[in-house]
Amino acid sequence: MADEPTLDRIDFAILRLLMKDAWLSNKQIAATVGLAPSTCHERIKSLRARGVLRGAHAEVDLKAIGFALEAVLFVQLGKLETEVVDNFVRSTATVPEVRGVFLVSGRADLIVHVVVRDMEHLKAIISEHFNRHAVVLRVETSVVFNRQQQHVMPLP
Amino acid sequence: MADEPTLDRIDFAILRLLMKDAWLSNKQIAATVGLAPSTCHERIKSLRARGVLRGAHAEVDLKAIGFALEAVLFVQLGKLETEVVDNFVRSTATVPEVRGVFLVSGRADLIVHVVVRDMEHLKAIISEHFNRHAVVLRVETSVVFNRQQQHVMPLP
DNA sequence: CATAAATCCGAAATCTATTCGATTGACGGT
DNA sequence: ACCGTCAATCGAATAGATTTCGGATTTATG
Repeated sequence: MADEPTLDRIDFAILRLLMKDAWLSNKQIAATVGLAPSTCHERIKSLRARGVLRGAHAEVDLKAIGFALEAVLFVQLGKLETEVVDNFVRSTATVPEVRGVFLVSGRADLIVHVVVRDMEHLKAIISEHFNRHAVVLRVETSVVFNRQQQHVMPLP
Repeated sequence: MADEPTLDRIDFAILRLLMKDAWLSNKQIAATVGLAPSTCHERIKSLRARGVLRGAHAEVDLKAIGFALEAVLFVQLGKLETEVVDNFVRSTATVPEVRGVFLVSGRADLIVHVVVRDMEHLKAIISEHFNRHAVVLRVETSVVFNRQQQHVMPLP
């Protein structure tokens, strides 16, 4: 099921460029990696078909659309039955204010990154979503002072 | 400094579409939101100029490029002098394997999401980057079993 | 209600994506 | 060493998109 696509130096170069800026034109990418536009286009199509390139997403200034507060929630779950946990994770991921859900080992079972308008909004989400499900034993909240996200390929 | 751009219903629709798929053509977006391509183009240009639209990034299957393990690091820092902390946060964000850095309130001071090849690689990063700086008091590591990220607008 | 400003449209011009046949080069089998 | 096969590459042609801009329409303002 998990293919092992063979990626060469040029594929990596293409992926690196698109991770930095998904709005680069095929022509620009081709010029940078040293291929003809048609060949580069075939490469990108192939990367998409093989599932290596999964899509692209615009980065939006959340403050500009009224979401000024971010928080990280550490959720401790009860009885860890796969069925129940998976359902709750899926349900959590569909909450619009949730940016990411991490199922992890360690002190917390779930780490949830949320973006909200204000403290009231945060309180509402915690009490209306998390404290409503029986699987949730406890929620610890951390306010995010500062965040930096990397959109580069993890290769030195 | 922080502008308060006035965004109408159509601007939100455009942003919502581009957050889901940054590869949508201007023509497609225009048709969906009910504008002429030229008008829609002007809107998008304006959103970019005002800093609401910050860019776009391709989503790459990290396993396909050899990064099979993800972890979340909870970093506790010592003496919280702005200067020293900021430098360390910046330095952490430039580590290629780091996907995101959150400066937070609560038990941990820093939450760091990393992607690595394997356990050895993880150990190397922790000992070579985190345990090398004097500001770091302690690092707690959580392995990520499962992750889901939302690329939708946080509006119901 | 009149004026100004912003928004919108449609057509033209420019540039790009996309397809396709032909060429090259690598590889394995004989 | 020879030949056949396959995959990758290119360049040119077509189809399609982006981008610009003058003028029309709508919206805000006094």
